Amino acid sequence: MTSTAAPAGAARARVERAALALFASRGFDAVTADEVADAAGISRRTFFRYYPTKADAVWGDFAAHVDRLDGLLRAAGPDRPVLATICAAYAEVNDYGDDDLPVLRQRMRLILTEPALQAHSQLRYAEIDRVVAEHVARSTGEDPAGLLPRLVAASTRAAATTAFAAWLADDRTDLARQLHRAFDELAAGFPTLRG
Amino acid sequence: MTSTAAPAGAARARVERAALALFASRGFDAVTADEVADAAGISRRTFFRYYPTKADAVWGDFAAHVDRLDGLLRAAGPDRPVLATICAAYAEVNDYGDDDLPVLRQRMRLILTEPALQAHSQLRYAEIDRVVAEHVARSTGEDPAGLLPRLVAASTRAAATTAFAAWLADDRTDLARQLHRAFDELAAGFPTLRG
DNA sequence: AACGCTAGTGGCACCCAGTGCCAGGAGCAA
DNA sequence: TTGCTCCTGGCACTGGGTGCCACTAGCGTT
Repeated sequence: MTSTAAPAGAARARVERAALALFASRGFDAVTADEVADAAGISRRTFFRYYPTKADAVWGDFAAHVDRLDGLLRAAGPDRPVLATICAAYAEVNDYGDDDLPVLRQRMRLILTEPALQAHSQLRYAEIDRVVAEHVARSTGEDPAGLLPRLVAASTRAAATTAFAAWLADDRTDLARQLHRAFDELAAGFPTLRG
Repeated sequence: MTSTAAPAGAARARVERAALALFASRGFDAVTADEVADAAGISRRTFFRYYPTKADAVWGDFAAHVDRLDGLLRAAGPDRPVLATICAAYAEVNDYGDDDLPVLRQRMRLILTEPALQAHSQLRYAEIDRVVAEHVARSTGEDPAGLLPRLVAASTRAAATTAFAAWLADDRTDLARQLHRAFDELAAGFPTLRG
C-alpha cells in the first residue's frame, strides 16, 4: 500500500466524491452501494472496508474533524466565555476555502435533507457532544456526564446545526455569521422571544 | 376488525410489550423482527404492518404523542413566556402515572442507549421540532423555517433529551424537575457557566 | 532467483430489515 | 349463498452489512 501507482488515500477520496455526486443527483436511498463502488472503480466489499456504512461515505474523515474540534477546545484560554470558545471552535473547524465550499454545501444538504442520513447524523453528533461536554466539564469542574455539560453540548450542537440549515437556505450569508447569530441568541437566553 | 375476540389495539400493545422486553434484555440489534413477532403471536409480515420499522415498535403511538404536544402548545395563553410554555408542554406530555413509569424508563433507556435507536430518534425528534417551531413562529410572527423558530425548537428539544438522560441516571428525582432545571439554564443563557 | 511475510483486494455466501404481491379467511350486507 | 372489505400470513425479492477465503503485489531475506 505504501506506494502503489496512486497515492495512499486516493481511492478513498474517489469513493467520497463518487458517493456525494451520486447521492446528490439521485437521492441517497436510490443509489446502491454497488453503484458507488462501481463509480469509484472498486468492489462493493472494499467499499465497506473504507466506510463501515453507506452513510459514512458522506461524512468523509469525520474522526479527524472531531479531533480538530477537540484540539481547539483544549487549546482555548480559560478566561474566555465557554460558549464563545465553542462557537469559535465550530466556526474554525468548518472554515473551508472557497474551492471546498461547494462540497461542504452538498454534504450538509444531504445530511440535513435525506432521512437516512439525518438519522445517521445523530451518531456522529454524539461524538461531537462528548468532546464539547468534556470541555465544559473541564471549564467548570463538573462531571462530564452531569446535566450542565451535557446540556451545553446538546444546545450548542443544536445551534450549530440550525446555523447550518440557515446557511444552506440562504446562499448569500457565510456560515460563520449564521453560527454567531445562533450562538448569540442562545447565550442571551433568546432575547428575541421577549421582545 | 371492528370487534374480533380481542379489542382492536390489543395485538399492537402486545407487540410493543414484547419488543420492549426483548430489546431490554438482549439488546436491540441482537433481536430479530421474527423473534418479536413470534413473541407477540403474529407473523413477521404483520409486525411490519403495525410498525414500519423495528425501531418504531419501541416508540409506540408516537403520532398521538406529537398531536398532544401540538394541542397543548396551541392551547397555551399567548401571555406566557414561550420557553415556559414549551417546558410545561414537554412535562405534561411525559407525565405518566406511577404504573407506566417503568415502561417509560425502559423505553427511554433503549432510545438513549442503543445506537440504532439513537439514530432513528432523530427522525422522531424532527416531528417534534416541526410542531415546536410552528408554535414559536405563531408567537413571534416569524417564518417557521427561519432561524429563531428552528433554533428554539432544536435547543428546547436538546434540553428535554438531556433532562431525560439525567432523569434516567438518577432514580430519585422526577422527570418534571429535571425538565425545569434544564429549561431554566437554557432560558437564562447558562448562568452557571459564568459563576 | 526462490522463499516467505504482510496487507489490501475482491468474490462468495450468508443474515437480516423491509417491501410488493397474492392467496386465504373473518365479518358483514343484500 | 354471494359478494365486498379488511386483516392476515406466506413467499419471493432487493439491498445493507459481514465473515471467510483465495489471490496478488510489494518487500525483505537467504
